[in-house]
Amino acid sequence: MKEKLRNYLRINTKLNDEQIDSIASYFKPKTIKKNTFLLSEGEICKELYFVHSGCIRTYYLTTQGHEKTRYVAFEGSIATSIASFISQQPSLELVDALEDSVVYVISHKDFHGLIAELPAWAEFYRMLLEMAYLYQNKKIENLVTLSAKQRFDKLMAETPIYIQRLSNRILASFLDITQETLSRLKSK
Amino acid sequence: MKEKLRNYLRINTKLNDEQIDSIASYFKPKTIKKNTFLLSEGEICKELYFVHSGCIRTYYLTTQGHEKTRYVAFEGSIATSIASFISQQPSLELVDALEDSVVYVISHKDFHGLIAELPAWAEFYRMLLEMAYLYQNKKIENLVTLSAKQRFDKLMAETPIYIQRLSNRILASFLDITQETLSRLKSK
DNA sequence: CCGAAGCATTGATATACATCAAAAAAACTA
DNA sequence: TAGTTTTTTTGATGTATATCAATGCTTCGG
Repeated sequence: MKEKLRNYLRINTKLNDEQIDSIASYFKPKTIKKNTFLLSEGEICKELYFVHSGCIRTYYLTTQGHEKTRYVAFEGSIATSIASFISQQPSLELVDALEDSVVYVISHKDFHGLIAELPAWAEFYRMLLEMAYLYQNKKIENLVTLSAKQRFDKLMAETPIYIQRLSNRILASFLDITQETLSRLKSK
Repeated sequence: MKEKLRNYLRINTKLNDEQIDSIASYFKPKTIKKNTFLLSEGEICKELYFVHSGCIRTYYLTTQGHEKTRYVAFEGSIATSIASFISQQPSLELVDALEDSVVYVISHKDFHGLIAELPAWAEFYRMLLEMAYLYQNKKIENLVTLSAKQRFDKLMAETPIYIQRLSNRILASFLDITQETLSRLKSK
């Protein structure tokens, strides 16, 4: 059952098999139904998730109540409100499930305990931060240098899974446009 | 002369005085004139800077040739194209001096050598990545949830130094609006 | 399998902000 | 210090995208 998680760790860390088994034991399975929350606005993020199946997203709410999706994690990747997980301050990001999902949860406490204990885990965290930074950087780059149409086309070319698997409503909020605009964009 | 750098390390790391001296010796002084480049588009970023005096910025160029400022580092802070420094891929970001400046330079090679050698330096790098992530995250948050006026007002309230010290042209590109819009915003 | 709720599409209109243009002010520089 | 370049301001106009509204289409719980 935890084979997918173990495999992820095997590929993305320098941990040996014994260490991987030990770390995997800190991750506890959790089932979440579609449209339910892993983190609400204002909560402090105390957990990090490995998505075993389904789909978890992280998003903001504008003052007008519009959703702005920052990140979507499909099976085999990591999800959380990284900002709040880092700062341990109340989160402006919400985390919810877009499909019925199974995740493996590690607590903030265990996560940081492992950093102090295992250099290879500290190195993994560093790599995670680097990847997260690169992702955010690209997101800003796209927002400030491309038009709505260009952002859509680029997503289509580079990671079509988002377009295939997300509803128009979510996809639009991910591209920072409205449903209506996306609908018009698609029919061109 | 390197006292400002040493002090920065004293405050932001867990290094002892001896380690700080040793690390400071890897940083070499460099003088850059206003409007000259530390990194051009397409170059791989091989250096990280501590700004001793003056002002260094990081920005993108859109396909139409417009500048979009991502970050401005005043004296006492760190500057570089973090993305390219991490990935060692050609940079889409340019780095230049907005004022005559003095920086202390550490090479990518030395920087990573120190990570392997000194756990406290690895920890500092982790902290740097965390801060950089939080900064980028807030930038996205502001871009997608606030209007031009709201972004300006927020900057004014939180970090007025940008408004005091940057020209309207740079400030506008930092807020992701045009000079003209900024000028109108200010007179309200 | 039905009905309600959410989702997608299309059209008409509104708006925040960009673009273009020109003059005034400020900042370099020879 | 004059002269050139760069920056700022102001006005007129343009445009990408949002908003509002109506209709048809899915989906899913009962």
